[in-house]
Amino acid sequence: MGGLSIGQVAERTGLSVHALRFYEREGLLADAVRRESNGRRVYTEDDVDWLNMCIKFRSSGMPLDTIRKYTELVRQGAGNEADRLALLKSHQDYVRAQIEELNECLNVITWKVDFYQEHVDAGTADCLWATPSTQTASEAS
Amino acid sequence: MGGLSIGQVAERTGLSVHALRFYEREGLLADAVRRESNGRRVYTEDDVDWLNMCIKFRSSGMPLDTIRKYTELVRQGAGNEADRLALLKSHQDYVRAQIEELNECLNVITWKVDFYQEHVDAGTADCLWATPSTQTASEAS
DNA sequence: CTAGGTCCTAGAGCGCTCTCTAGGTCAACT
DNA sequence: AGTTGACCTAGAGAGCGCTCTAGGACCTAG
Repeated sequence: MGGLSIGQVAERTGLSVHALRFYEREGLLADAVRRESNGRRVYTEDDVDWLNMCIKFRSSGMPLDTIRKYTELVRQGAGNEADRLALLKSHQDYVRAQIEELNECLNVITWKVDFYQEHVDAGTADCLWATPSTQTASEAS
Repeated sequence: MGGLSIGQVAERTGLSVHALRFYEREGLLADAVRRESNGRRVYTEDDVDWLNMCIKFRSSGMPLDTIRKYTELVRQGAGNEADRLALLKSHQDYVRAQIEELNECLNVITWKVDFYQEHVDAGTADCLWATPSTQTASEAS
């Protein structure tokens, strides 16, 4: 393993090469990416690991800004572990809240799905309700 | 209960008056909002219920476009229940997938939180690791 | 009569996260 | 020599979901 090209990293992480360059510009990479003599980026496996963590952060709704802050803390080196912990904990809370909220939404949606499922199963699939007003009333509830 | 003003609806739903007008323009309301003689909107409790559902849809990641499609189906009246069901089911799947993804993220984050917690608890909070390289290695994993 | 508050429309602007373009370098194949 | 394909930079553009502004109407209390 003698370093990866941007294309290879894109393939492994699922990020586009554009996104990889963008993330770098935005300061989301813990280590400066090395370059070949011709200016091309050379990534290490550590870079890929770091990116995969960024992806987890992102897909759990952490803004790039916060990822950047975390990255800066790590770049500063030892001594700020409490700060990193605080940042991570706060995000942990946020993710938990998101999950809770999604579960509530899921309940509502499931209730509606079941409602429609029953009626679609029962009838032969159309004209189940007589009047538009009945319709709206059951919809809105 | 003789109808609600946009301000009252904003208060109850948590949406801004701007957002309420925006949603209406975007065709997210099942019934056309009535107007007073002077042109001001008059909402019913049903409108509020509908909006609350839209909010559930939105906060579980349904795009406005899809909410609009659903709204159109409901506006068309009885006969397309299977379509509505399909739309709702597909969103249900999406929400479940989101929850699953968030749980995965939460695991990773919790792992990191625990890692830092231990070390912050153990040391007196700084200089826990000797070298920046050790640092980065444990970070990247 | 005036000031304050709520409402109206139409449309511009914003924050975020990419995504894509233009214009170019470089190395390898045919 | 020419073509292909991966890469480079800087910066414009796009999609989404609001949010806000401008300019104005109307109502009520002081």
